[in-house]
Amino acid sequence: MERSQIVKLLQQHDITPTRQRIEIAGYLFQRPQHLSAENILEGVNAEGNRVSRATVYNTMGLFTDRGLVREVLIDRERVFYDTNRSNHYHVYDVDSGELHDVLHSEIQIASVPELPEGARIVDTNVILRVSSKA
Amino acid sequence: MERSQIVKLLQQHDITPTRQRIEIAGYLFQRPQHLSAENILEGVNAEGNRVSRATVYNTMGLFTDRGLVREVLIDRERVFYDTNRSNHYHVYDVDSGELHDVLHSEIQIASVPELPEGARIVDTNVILRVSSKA
DNA sequence: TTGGGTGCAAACTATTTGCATTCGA
DNA sequence: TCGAATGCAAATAGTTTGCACCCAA
Repeated sequence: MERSQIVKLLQQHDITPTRQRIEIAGYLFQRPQHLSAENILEGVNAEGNRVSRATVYNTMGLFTDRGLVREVLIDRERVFYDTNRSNHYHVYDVDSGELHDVLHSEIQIASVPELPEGARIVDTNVILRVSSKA
Repeated sequence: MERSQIVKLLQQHDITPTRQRIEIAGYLFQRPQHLSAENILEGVNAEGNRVSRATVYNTMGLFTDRGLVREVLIDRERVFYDTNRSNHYHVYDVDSGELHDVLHSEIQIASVPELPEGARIVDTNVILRVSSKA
């Protein structure tokens, strides 16, 4: 994604496009991926940029609030950020720790429970944990 | 659940029934609930027992491995242990932080993606995040 | 008796925070 | 210019670990 597109994307989400945010978004949206804060810090700075750890956390919190990325809580030790912005679910390989996307259309949730008056579903999270071991 | 039943339950899961494990299990399985390690530590000791924090963590790790409880990763700051041993899903109220069970039968997963050769589903995790705010 | 279990305190690590500095508009 | 954003270091908090002591079998 080129710089002007990134700036536009940030602005569409009411995010002031600072140098750091543009660099982080540029790194994130190269492709759909699942990244930890540390991954992002390393990845962005490996490209020759200079972004601090605190800014990575601030920015990812902001991006999450604004719906640019989704937090995936799979591993108790760190949060992963999912840069795949389309509707999808996850398959988590418990042996390798790998996390893969599953197209929304591949899992059919046929019925959903009744929710309290006025409540609405913000997010539907499906994680299949799989293993190849006996 | 009475003590002899708890001992039996632990033994069935290849867990040596020590005093601490019996007390923790007794506290956990009073009813289906979602508890953090801290909740468990406080709850068990409030009943006049004496179990250390390290033992709570050790024990919950063991109970999880042996399938007596399930970890629910919802909140980035702590792990919740789900003592409901029947098949079910979760509804998480993002406003209040409350976590509720949904009967397995209330959500129908109609189809599941193809998995790699030899892989099997260990666990199916569904969390609906709901909100009552506009 | 003895190997597994427990408790304590210290260590660890992801994340958050306070605050002075810098930047975008 | 000026409030928002950033960076650094210190603080926080859940969880893990090392190790001496204890207990279930």
